[in-house]
Order: sequence, then structure tokens, then C-alpha cells
Amino acid sequence: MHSLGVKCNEFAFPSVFKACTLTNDFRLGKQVHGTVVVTGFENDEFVLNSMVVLYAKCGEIADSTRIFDAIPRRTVVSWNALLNCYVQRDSFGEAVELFQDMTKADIVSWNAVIAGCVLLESHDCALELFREMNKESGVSPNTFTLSSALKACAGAGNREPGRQLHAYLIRRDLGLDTFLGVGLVDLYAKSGYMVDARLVFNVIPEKERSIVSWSAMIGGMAQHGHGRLALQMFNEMLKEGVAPNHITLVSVLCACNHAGLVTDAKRYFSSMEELFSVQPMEEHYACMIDILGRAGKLDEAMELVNTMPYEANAAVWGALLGAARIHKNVDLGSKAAEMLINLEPEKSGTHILLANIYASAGMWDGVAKIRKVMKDSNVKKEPGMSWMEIKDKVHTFIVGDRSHPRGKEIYAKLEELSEPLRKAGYVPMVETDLHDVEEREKAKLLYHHSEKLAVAFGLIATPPGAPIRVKKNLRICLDCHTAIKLVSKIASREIIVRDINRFHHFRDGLCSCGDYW
DNA sequence: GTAGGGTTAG
Repeated sequence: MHSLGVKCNEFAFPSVFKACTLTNDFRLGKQVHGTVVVTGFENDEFVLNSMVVLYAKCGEIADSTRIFDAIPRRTVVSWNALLNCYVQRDSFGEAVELFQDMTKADIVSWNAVIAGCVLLESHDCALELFREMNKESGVSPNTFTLSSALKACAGAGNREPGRQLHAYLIRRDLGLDTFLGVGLVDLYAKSGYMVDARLVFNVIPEKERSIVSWSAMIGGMAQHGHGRLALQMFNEMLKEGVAPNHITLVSVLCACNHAGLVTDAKRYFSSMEELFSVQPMEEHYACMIDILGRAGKLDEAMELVNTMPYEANAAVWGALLGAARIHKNVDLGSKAAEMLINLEPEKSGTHILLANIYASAGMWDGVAKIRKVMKDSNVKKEPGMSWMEIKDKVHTFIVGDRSHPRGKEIYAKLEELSEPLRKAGYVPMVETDLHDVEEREKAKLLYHHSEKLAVAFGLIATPPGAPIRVKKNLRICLDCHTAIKLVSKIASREIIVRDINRFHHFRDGLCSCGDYW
């Protein structure tokens, strides 16, 4: 158009800027900006709004803000444009400031700040804003708002508020669009209710069912340790003619991993490019290395590390460290830990896993050394915490804590369980505990880990036979894993623990993770 | 003609 000499008007410029933004062509964008100035359209509100977005998305926040300030008649769209740019560029502080300066925030503004909270994983903050919006702003939520709010609930594994959102959208007859469908499936999956996730999945209208909804189901099942069900679902999907993307395939590998299906995993991994036109990416290699490592094929895992077209990242070294722990391989463990400490010095989990490896090999001087390193470098173990939700109340537990109103009963329950546990073969794994206290004190602490307290509370606070659902902020500890398996049998209860990585369904003395985690 | 939402991996 330009070369034909057709003059661009104020209606064409916004689309051109949008195209520059989408293709990240900042050079062209600046040229077009020049044309705007030359042709005298630099006061048009639409033109300026689209320029705000262009500059912000290309990282030129200062210029973007300058253009924003120069808009003669700023509308709510101008404010929202900048607001969303701040949110997407992780400048949440600036976003909040801008939001507070707005005289009349509309639904898009609210959606932007709520999405911003979710992005930072400040789930409670997101829900708090959501409530404030409903109560005080006179703006009512739309499907965008609800999908962010659902994501906040899912991220926190908090089914109750999510369910209320579900009820709300039914009452308002909003119907399930693609995003709400995924949001609900993921909510139920992440809060431990796979049956409900499946029910929602089944009622998503066909045209709203996307590869993302399928992936959420398959990934959810994998996280719950239902590896074979996940693969069944994958086959069902293929039968429907839906093509997997790279995320679906990560979940498929993860499903094989948790079901111990090494051969299937290898088959999927080596044929994914041919069958599904998805080239193995870093994350697929990391999964495959994890699978091989867990299965004890450490040499094969290392070979893949050395031959893959990527530099080993934290996920890869983490997988190797985990494998080293399971198979008690001190050499590999220390190598992986060293790499990880370089890559992620701020995480305490690496030191702890390595200490566990030393401990299980009886290398107490190694354990002591790590304890010293942690002390000197000020790496603090994040305190383990567990939660149990009853009705809409959340009960929190910390190791050895007695402050819960029913503390006495909880400790009595654990005491009562100690004899049947011992008879069932439970031996405290004192060596896995790193607290800097005497052996006897250690056994006591171990027996009062937060997840054990939460389970004991579940036993006394829910009716006989009801499933017990616990959440934990770290990986479940090995000793607790063993103990809870036995408790599920002794007390005839299904116990579901969501740890930082996945779900453990304990039933009749076994765990759905197959002790593979 | 300008602004906003979803799935994965240690």
C-alpha cells in the first residue's frame, strides 16, 4: 500500500502497529511511528493506544509511558493497554500503582490485576481482589475474570472457592467456553478430585474442547499416579482425531514414568516426531532422563544427557539427583547436586536430597559437611507445612506443633497408632531427618512431622471411612510416605496427599505413586 | 482501528 503511494489513515495505523507487536518487529514499528508523525496522526487516540502497546511489548517501557502521558484524551482503553503491559512484563508494582490511579477501572482493568496476581502465584491475593471487585466496584465478572479466579483456586489446590465459582457460572448461565472448561478441569484435578475433573470434561461442548482440555486431563491423571488411565485417555484423544502438542506429550511421558512403563515411554519418545510431528524439546529429554534414572538405568540416562542436543538444565540434574537418591548412588548424587547448586543456589531442596543420599550410605561426615555448608551459606530449609481443609476451614500443621485446638487428641491419636504401626513393620527412618538434635529427639520429631499431624487430625475430624485429603508445601518425606501407607490400611481410609510435585493416593497399604516419586 | 483468560517437566 505504501509503495503504491496510497496514504495511510488513522484507521490503518493501529492494525499495522498491532502486526508489528505480534511479530516483534520493533524496527518497523519505529519507522511507522515516524510516518505517523509525518502524516500528522499523532494525536489520534487509537493510534497512540496501539503505540503504547508496541513500545511496552518491545521492552521500551519508558517510551511507552511517555506516549501514554502524551495522549490528549486518555480513555480507559489507554489505561488498560499500559496496565496489561506492566502485568505481562512482570512489573506488578507499577501495575498496581497505575490501577490505583484509575478513576474508573472497568472489567478489563480488574482482569489485568487479577491475572497479574495469578502470574505471581499470589493466589490468595487474586481471590481477595476478585471479592473486592464483586463487593465494592460495581463491575461484575465475565468469563475472563472467572478463568483467572479458577486458576488461582487451582494453583492453591483449593477446591471450595473454585466450586463456588463453578456454581456461580451455572447460575449466570454462562456456559462452558474453552477457557472455563480447562479452568474447571484443572481446578478439580489440582485439588485432588479427578472424578469431578472427568465429569466436567464430559460436559464441555465439543467445539469448546481443545487440545488444552485433553492435556489438562491427561496431565492431571499422570500427577495422580493413574498412569494407565492417562494413557487410555491419550488413546481416546487420538481416536477422536485430536493431535497432541508438546505439552500433551510431556504429560504422556510423565504418565509412563509414574506407572513405571519404561518401554512405552521409550516408544513414545523415539516416535513422537514421526507420529505427531513434535520434535523432542528440552522438557521431553528431561522427562525421559527421569524415567530412565528412576528405573535404575543410570548409564542409559547419562548417555542421553551426553548425546542430547541441549545443555543439561536444572530439570535434568534434578532428575539425576532423584535417581541417585532412589538407587543410592553417591557419585552421581554429588555430581548432580554440585551442578544444581550452581544453577539454583537459592533452593534448599538440593542440599537436603544430597544429605539424604549420604545418610542412606552411612556417610555421616558427608551429612555433617552439608549441614555446615547450609549454615555457613545461610541456606535455610523451608519449613515443612501441611494443610487439611474441612468444610471451608483450613487447618495448618508444622512439625512438633501443639497449638492446634485439638492438639491433645491429635497427639493421642498418633500415640494410639504407634503400636499397630510397629507391628505392621514401621521402623522410623531417623537417618532421613536433618534436624540438628539428638537421636531420640529426632525420632520424636520425625513421628510428629506436619503430614503425620495432618493425617492424624483427619482421622479424628472426619467420619469413619471418609477420604482424608492433605496438602504439603514440600515433597512428602520418605518416613511419612511409609507410615501413611500403613495407616491407610490400619484405619481403612483412603488418604490423598498433594505434595509439591504430585498426588499420592494411599489405599490399603499402597500408594498410587508405586513408591516412585 | 486500540486493552484482557487455559494445559507440562526434577
